[in-house]
Amino acid sequence: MEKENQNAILKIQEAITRNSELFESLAQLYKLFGDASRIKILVALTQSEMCVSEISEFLSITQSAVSHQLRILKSSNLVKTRRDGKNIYYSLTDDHVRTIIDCGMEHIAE
Amino acid sequence: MEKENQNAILKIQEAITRNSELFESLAQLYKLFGDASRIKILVALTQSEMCVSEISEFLSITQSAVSHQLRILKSSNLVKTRRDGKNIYYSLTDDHVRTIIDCGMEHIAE
DNA sequence: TGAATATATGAACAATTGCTCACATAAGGA
DNA sequence: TCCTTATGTGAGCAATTGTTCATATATTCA
Repeated sequence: MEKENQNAILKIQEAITRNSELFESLAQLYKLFGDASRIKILVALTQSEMCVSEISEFLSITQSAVSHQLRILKSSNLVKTRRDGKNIYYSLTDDHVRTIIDCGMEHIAE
Repeated sequence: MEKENQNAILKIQEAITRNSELFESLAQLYKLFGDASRIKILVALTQSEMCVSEISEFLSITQSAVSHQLRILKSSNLVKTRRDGKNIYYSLTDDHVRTIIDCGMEHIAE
């Protein structure tokens, strides 16, 4: 009984070690949601596409900072862009972001 | 039409500003999942309770580092402890962690 | 073409983070 | 009681991060 339990633990450890890279990318994904500015940007984009100036209006950070964050989100494929004249509109690439945010929200709600 | 859209954006911005603290805690929550060591710990605990030495066995970090991470997870109420003799067993406080991890996994799976 | 507006980018910096090392605390067994 | 094993903790440090500032690029309009 005790030995069976030990075996179970060993299997779990092995599975995690074997899939180490998977969990690294999972952590990398969550890191993107782990910043207040970025999460606010993402939440905004769940509601509507927005251009950089619109985003920097309500976050209390500079346009430059917003651009930097958007670049991170874009290179991670969470958002995509569309140019309209001088403006560049950002939107979510798919619905996963919405799902992940909702998921976290449920935890916060307790 | 253009003006209606502007109003919609304004409402979104206001809603986010108004709930700023909520999104700060949401970011704080995701930050916990944004580290490879912590995520591996959490994934392990979705399978079985484990004591510190068992965890530090398969992560390639010291027991001390594991203790530090577990303290963070515990103070954030993601895990709870149970003492059995010299060992302290860690387990998930509830099923939210599992749900959140699954949610991210689905995104990774593409 | 030149000015104005929107966005991107690189350098620099303070703050945060995750780790190790050394040591403290706690429990069990000789 | 003393030794051993398991875990917790604080200091220190290198790496990463999020921001600002200055400047570059791109588009529109006069």
